[in-house]
Amino acid sequence: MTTGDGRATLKDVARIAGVSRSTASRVLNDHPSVRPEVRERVLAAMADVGYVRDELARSLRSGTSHVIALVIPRPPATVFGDAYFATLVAAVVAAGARHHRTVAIVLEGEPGDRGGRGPSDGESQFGSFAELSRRLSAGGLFDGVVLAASVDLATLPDELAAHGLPLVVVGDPDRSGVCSVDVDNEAGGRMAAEHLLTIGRRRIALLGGPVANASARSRQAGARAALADAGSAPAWDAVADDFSVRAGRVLAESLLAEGGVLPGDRVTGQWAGADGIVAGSDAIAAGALEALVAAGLRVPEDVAVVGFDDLPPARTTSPPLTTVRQDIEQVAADAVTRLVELVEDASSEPGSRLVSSVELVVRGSTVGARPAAPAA
Amino acid sequence: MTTGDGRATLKDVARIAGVSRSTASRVLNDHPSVRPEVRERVLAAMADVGYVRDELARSLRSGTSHVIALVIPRPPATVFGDAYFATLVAAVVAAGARHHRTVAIVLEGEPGDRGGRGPSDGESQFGSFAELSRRLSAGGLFDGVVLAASVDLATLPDELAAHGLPLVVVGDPDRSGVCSVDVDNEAGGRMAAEHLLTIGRRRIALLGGPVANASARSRQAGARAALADAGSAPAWDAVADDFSVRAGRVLAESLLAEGGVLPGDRVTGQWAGADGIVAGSDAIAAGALEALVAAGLRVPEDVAVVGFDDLPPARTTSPPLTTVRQDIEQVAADAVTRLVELVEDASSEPGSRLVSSVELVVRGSTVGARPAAPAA
DNA sequence: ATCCTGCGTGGGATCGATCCCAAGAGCCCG
DNA sequence: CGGGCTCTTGGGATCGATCCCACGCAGGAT
Repeated sequence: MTTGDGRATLKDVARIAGVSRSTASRVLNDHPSVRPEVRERVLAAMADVGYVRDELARSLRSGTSHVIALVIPRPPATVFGDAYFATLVAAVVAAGARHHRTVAIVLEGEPGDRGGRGPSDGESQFGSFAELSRRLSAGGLFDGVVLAASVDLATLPDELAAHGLPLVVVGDPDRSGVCSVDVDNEAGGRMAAEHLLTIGRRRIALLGGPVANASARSRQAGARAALADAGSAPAWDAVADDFSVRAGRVLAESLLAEGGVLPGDRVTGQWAGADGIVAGSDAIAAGALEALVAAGLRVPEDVAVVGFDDLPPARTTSPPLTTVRQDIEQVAADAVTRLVELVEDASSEPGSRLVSSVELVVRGSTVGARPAAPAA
Repeated sequence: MTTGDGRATLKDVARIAGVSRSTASRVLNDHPSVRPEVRERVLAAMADVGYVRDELARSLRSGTSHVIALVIPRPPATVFGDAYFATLVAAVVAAGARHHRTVAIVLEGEPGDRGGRGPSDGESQFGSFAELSRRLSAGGLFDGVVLAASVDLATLPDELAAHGLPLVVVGDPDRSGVCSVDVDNEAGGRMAAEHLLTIGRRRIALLGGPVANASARSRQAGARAALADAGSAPAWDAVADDFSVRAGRVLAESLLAEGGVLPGDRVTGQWAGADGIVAGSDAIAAGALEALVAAGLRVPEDVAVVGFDDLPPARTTSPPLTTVRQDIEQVAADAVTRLVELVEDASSEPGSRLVSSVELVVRGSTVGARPAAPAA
């Protein structure tokens, strides 16, 4: 148990057990052709010196590091503001652990990221996708990459693919030749709109997520399609700058400002702008809620609001949000499982798309009388 | 720029540039003793083949991987519920990037991930920690560890230290022999209590964070000390099960239930229980706010509330929270900087403690008339 | 002129494990 | 009784970079 000085190597184990390094290695890797008696001896020696394999050496020789990178191309300071990414990170790390993979996080967004701290360190060009993909693929450290689509991924997936690095994209399914995993955003958008139709809303506004985000586009397309199927069309159709609460509030304020010119008359005291809102995310919905309340409108009586994600913020709004629930942990698990398949089985088809389903969660922002005062 | 088939190695570069691998390596590592002319030739060859150093091979030989582990010993599912940890993760990753370090996340709370949802007993967690520390230290993959103290770290720091792995603990400064980085929680607790005293509150309740958390204990100790210095004592003194909103609400409900027996009479319509609350975190404060509002009390008129952290949730409560701001990004930067020092300079003293200061941020939960209706 | 110093460079050894090949033991079967 | 086979085992080569040592050459001092 007392290690001499450095860590024990396989050579030490072999010497103590009286076998060769090859045999010790075979025991370590559960190779079948080792006599049980010898195996026991080697295992005892390993336990004796507290041997743990040097992962670096194994990786170098075998070409697989068991480390995967979770890449979120955003400025670090904006990642934790978003419950979606926080959840995704935790879920990918957990899924990686289940597959005995270490997950390294790479947050790299705009070129300006590293500026402003200390002296400039040479000519390295962070921030460029080309440089990033080179670093990710060439270092040899990463077996593969889970890439979270935040905004526009531009050529990043293609560059990574060109480097031959196994890749699974989360949230941007419209790319050919790369594996992707996502929820069925379009179906979710449909559900949201159909729910509003079902509860009798007819003047439905779409407050979509940023147009640079593929998921946001799909959600909005689904909502439009549902309205079209019902022979209707959005009463208002716009997109936010990002998925934030603030962006949602700003967008809803625009809606309210322009809502006065929609059929109906604000000055009569009878609100007759939009009576339903499909938001591109829970955060956008929360922002819309703020704007509606500030304008003196009642939710859901005057306007019913549907969000998307069902992340914790959805439950803390007042009223709590009806929303389209996506199972981020499932998505993360799928992504890691798929990536491990790609890494371990080179013949695995590299263009697959996994889509998991979403479900509508109905809460107070669309149905139910709102109590005038909190219950005792 | 066209790579033959595999990646180009340093040997290839050397051959193309007409030098030895040693010289090519020297150029790669900015060793001064290379003639400028030769250096140029090698750099040209590198650019030509698109050479990127194999980090695994470098790590194996040089003994340093430039990968650090951020260990948060919690079940993954609970990490993203906590804005503190989400922020910490992003900040550590960003700080690591500035030091050219890759950050791997290790979330491990309960032994084995086997889905046992219930709270695990100390003994199994103990065993899990031993295994965890072995994996962290022995693999050779990690140069060092940043360990975030969530609850009881038990022997984990000591085990890691025993393995000789450089370690910086965030948020548990009371350990000898290990480096730690934290904010001055005690001073923060003092500030919170003193602020309440300053605005005239005299019946102050302490709703502390979980007793297993060192930071929570320090905050509460600071608040008690401030009251003692003023010749006073807490009107109520309790701790929550965790840092969550729910725990804060539950605890505040207990306070309200017991508050009736404090000097003062609830039935007269005049609230005379606690008139100030020092909460162990913003989340606890937010929960308390919910309970107070539900009980029909006004904040800050009846009860003033101070939180701790100044994370985003603090600004979205109603009224917004007065709170003790801690600079998590600074803490993360300090932790990574210190860890890099430990890794690079073995003579660096291993027991240092860095404490950064906190500041009181005054918002509506302690001062200011609360507008009856939102301003235009 | 010779020795010493210092710079620039090349080659071998090394980090620790895995992969490949071959050799010895034991067995079956002709 | 020997050939061919499988089962185990050992040693060498290898992954790709870095570290250590030694060598050739120039310049200054004695």
